[in-house]
Amino acid sequence: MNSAAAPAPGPEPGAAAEELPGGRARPKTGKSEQTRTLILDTAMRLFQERGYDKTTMRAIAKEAGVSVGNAYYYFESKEFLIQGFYDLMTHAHALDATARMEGVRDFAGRLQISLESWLDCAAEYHEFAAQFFRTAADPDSSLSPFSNESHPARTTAVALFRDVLTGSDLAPKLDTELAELLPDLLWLHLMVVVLYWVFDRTPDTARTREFVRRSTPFAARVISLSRYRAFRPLVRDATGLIQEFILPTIGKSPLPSAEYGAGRRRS
Amino acid sequence: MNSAAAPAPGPEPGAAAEELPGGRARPKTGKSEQTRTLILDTAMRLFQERGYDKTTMRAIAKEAGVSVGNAYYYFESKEFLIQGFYDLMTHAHALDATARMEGVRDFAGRLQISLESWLDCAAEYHEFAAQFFRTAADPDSSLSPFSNESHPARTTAVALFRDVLTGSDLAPKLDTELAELLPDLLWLHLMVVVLYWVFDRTPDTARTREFVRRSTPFAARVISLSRYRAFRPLVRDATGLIQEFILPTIGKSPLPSAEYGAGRRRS
DNA sequence: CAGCTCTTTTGAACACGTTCAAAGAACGAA
DNA sequence: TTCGTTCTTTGAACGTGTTCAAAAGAGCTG
Repeated sequence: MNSAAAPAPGPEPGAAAEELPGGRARPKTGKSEQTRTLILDTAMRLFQERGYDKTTMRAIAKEAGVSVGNAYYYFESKEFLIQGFYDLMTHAHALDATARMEGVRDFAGRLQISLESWLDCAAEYHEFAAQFFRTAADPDSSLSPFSNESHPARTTAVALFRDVLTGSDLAPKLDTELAELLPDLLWLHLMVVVLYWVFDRTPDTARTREFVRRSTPFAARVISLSRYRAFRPLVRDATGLIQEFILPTIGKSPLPSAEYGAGRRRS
Repeated sequence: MNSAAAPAPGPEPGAAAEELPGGRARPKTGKSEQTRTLILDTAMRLFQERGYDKTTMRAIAKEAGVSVGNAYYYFESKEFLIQGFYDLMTHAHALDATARMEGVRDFAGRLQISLESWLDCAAEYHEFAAQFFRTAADPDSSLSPFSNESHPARTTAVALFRDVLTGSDLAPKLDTELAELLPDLLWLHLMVVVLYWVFDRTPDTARTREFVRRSTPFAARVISLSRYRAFRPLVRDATGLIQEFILPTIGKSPLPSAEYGAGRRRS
């Protein structure tokens, strides 16, 4: 949280290491990256097996066959071990959803598939994710889904929802302004579903699945109706609100403000 | 989080002590309640002065002139010290907002006043609340705003928003179903504002205030328009979604489900 | 090989939230 | 008073996430 600008021992060793979009990162030493991966994989496995809180850093280190200090050499804190998981799942989700949407052109259908895909990808981590969520809710944490720093994961997710839209029969009917907004809004829809999911204690998160089945046609309807005359002024107001207050907050267009500048806080 | 069913030393000493709706709790010993209050007040003061994380239980105990163990005798954990704060602020907000709405009959105006009142009441706790928020996001925590256990605070808040509505010129124009839903929805509106506020780093949370100024007329407009023919089917769908999926989640009408029963998890 | 620099690894030590057996206080009954 | 019971208080001790000075490698130049 604090001490973000701590004097890193090595020159930013692993955590921020480029995982080039191409796929393979340059191996540099190879050994280093190997240790980092070993620690991360071990941590993920233990998180899944025992839950986040019950997995101690000592246990991770022991299981991975390294020292505690070494884990901290590669990961700034226990929280940072989650970031890897987050990125991983976002990628898996994007791939899975894209594959499952293949051939479906109905917008509501595509949206529903992509959300259900997320639920399936995340299913095995439900217990663990609930605890992770608490961490993500910290505004000071770089894990926050709204944090502007890092998180290419959000970009990946938004790109998926752009595909949900552009691959649908609804896309050509919308005006460009709304079409520009929608991917981010659909991502917000996912965030709401995630919130619902985190609190959902029904077996197999059945209730969240029901919620998805019901809310996607509704969303599709709202978007579809927004084209009609009667709704224009309302839509105009809504888009204004979103563009000015929501998107800047989630790291879109850093907002032309001069007045709300730089509010650097904390020492 | 775990060990919720720990063998309490005393018979549920302070944390869950009846604060009878009447007002004054029965003093029993008097001394006990006094110690409890002392610890709570000290904690609140230190939280406000140094922030939640930087205030240690040892510091609270020392400052209050008791032992660490004693603090744990009255409060199950550090988190539980916050509950008192939460309840307190909710009450203060309800009183302040009600007073400030006096004489105003315009719905958007009343809504705006009540939200701005919250921002004012919470202002001095902004830093502290951000950290508190992380805790509240834990579904397993009783501090979660959605938790069904305890939290008369939510009831108080919803009652305030019911007053926002019924005291306005809009109230008589709405059908009863919608009027029944609205207090909870307006409370959700507050939750969104709180979310925005927690992440807001502008000086004096100016951006959140702007957000409130813009979003309240919009909300009023949406509600107002919902009466017209063209919007009926949409409104019907929306209310259905809300009644079935949102309200039950926030502790309203425990949901007639048999199928999603009881999902007791964790040991 | 020696010497140097940079990266990687170690594990003891620190501060924290929390627990618990034991001690003390309060108070009524005998 | 003296005992017995219950409520209250204590502080050492445990397990945790995290830090840090120091050691060990790794790769280089001479």
